[in-house]
Amino acid sequence: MGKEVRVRYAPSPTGLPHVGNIRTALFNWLFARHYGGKFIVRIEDTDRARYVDTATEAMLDGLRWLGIDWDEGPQVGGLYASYFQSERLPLYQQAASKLVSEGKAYYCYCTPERLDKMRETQIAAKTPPGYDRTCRSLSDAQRAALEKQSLPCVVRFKCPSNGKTVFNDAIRGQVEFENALLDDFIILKSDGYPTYHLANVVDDAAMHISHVLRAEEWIPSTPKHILLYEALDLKDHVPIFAHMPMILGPDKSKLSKRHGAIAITAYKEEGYLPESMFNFLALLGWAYDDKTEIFDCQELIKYFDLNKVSKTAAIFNVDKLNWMNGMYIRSLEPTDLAARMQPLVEEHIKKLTIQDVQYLQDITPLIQERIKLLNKENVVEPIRFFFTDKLEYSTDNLKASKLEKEPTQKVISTVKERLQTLNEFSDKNLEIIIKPLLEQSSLKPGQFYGALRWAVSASEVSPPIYSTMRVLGKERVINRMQDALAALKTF
RNA sequence: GGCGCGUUCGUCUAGUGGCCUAGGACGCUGCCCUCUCAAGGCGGAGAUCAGGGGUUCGAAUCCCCUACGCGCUACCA
Repeated sequence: MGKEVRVRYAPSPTGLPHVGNIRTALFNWLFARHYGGKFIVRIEDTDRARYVDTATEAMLDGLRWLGIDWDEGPQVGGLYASYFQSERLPLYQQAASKLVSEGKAYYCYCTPERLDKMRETQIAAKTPPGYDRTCRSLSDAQRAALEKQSLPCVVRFKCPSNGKTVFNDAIRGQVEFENALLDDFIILKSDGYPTYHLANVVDDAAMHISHVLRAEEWIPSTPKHILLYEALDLKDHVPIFAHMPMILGPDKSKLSKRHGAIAITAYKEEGYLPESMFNFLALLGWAYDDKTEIFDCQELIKYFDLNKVSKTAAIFNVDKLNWMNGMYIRSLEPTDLAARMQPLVEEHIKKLTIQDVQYLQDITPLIQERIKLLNKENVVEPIRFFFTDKLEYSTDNLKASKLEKEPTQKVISTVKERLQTLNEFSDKNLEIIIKPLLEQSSLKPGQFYGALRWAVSASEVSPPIYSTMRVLGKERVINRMQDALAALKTF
């Protein structure tokens, strides 16, 4: 690689950042970090009609959440500021004027209404839709007359009517387009803002972008961009293009809002770990070998390679993401996990004291391997009983033991009696005390432990019973057994 | 319609001419472990490598055609 690697992520702030966009950002970032280059964020806010005020911040939040940092861009600035296209308008306008004065572009006065109508007729006649180039061949007199009326106008690029534009895609190899098939596309809109094509080329050149890694949907506009570089005498700045596969919805169409939860922020809220999201996204369209699935960030940087990016669009497989998230949760240090759970617990149960925090740390290993997502359902509900003083005992949550009232009573009271004499509640001690009682009881283990589980948690499921009792502690366990016995009498 | 890109288990993928009677992962499923729920361990089903022609001693891998999917075809990006 000759020159410095400089890549950019150039989102348009028109909505929430979805996983496809973020995956593009991720590949760019990985590529930059792999080669020790620069990762730049540039906000392409040239569409004032679709502009969404909060989108930029949401985008940056998404990147930060995943640990993707940028060397130049919003908030950090850089040598080529501004990194908001709306603040670089003069640059694009100059470029457009230059092209017009050199006869490589022209003003077009056609109204949107006429253009729409034209397109309709073209489609009806089954001819390729495209601008009919009316204004390209205006005489000087006609042009002067139009100008005098101060009509709104756009600038269109004069596409060559012959020859081919060829480029070598780093992922797909050589791609060719017939120039004659290209439209005289708009480069400057009537509101003075550039279109993507112009702004992109002007900025990529100005910012010395070396590689353009973007989604596959941009392949058809790449020849336009190359033609623009040439027309602007920026041939030396033409970057290496690499078009990455798209991420599809389950119906195999381009990912969009109608596919539901696709915004990166939604995954954050649903309780996915940024580490697993990062890992998962990296594997969507890229693979290192034939077996490795779990990679940390450093490994990803080390191994990332454009040659291994696939050409095929990928469907976002939530099942696999869920599995991976579980893998990451299980691999967390319990104290780390507890810290990540704490906000959820405080939101749904109560504000935690210092002692509670310690208690939570003790509880965490018991449910760690059962958590799929960091959300209320997965972390709060399963441990709620640890924090509840008065449990709600009912015949409903007693069903699992499949025991009648009498034997349940007997199990709880005998165990309670023995437990009162035990001072140190360790898993081992509890087993030594309780197991013989099971053997004497002639009950099935499921029934026996089910009764105890109910007494201690008022629930049909809980972590293993000895550990649960150990963490609850003697006082709580005895009290709960008393409460359970009292409740039983009323059934 | 035109142009472009793509096509290996349901899904994500490995595979760059012989190691492929196609490997891994998710999901599904059987068994084991087990006090519930998980987690874990060991198995299984699941891809005639889109189809058809070539090239070659030999093709998932190279070439051609066809089909299908997707994308682009906006004063959106």
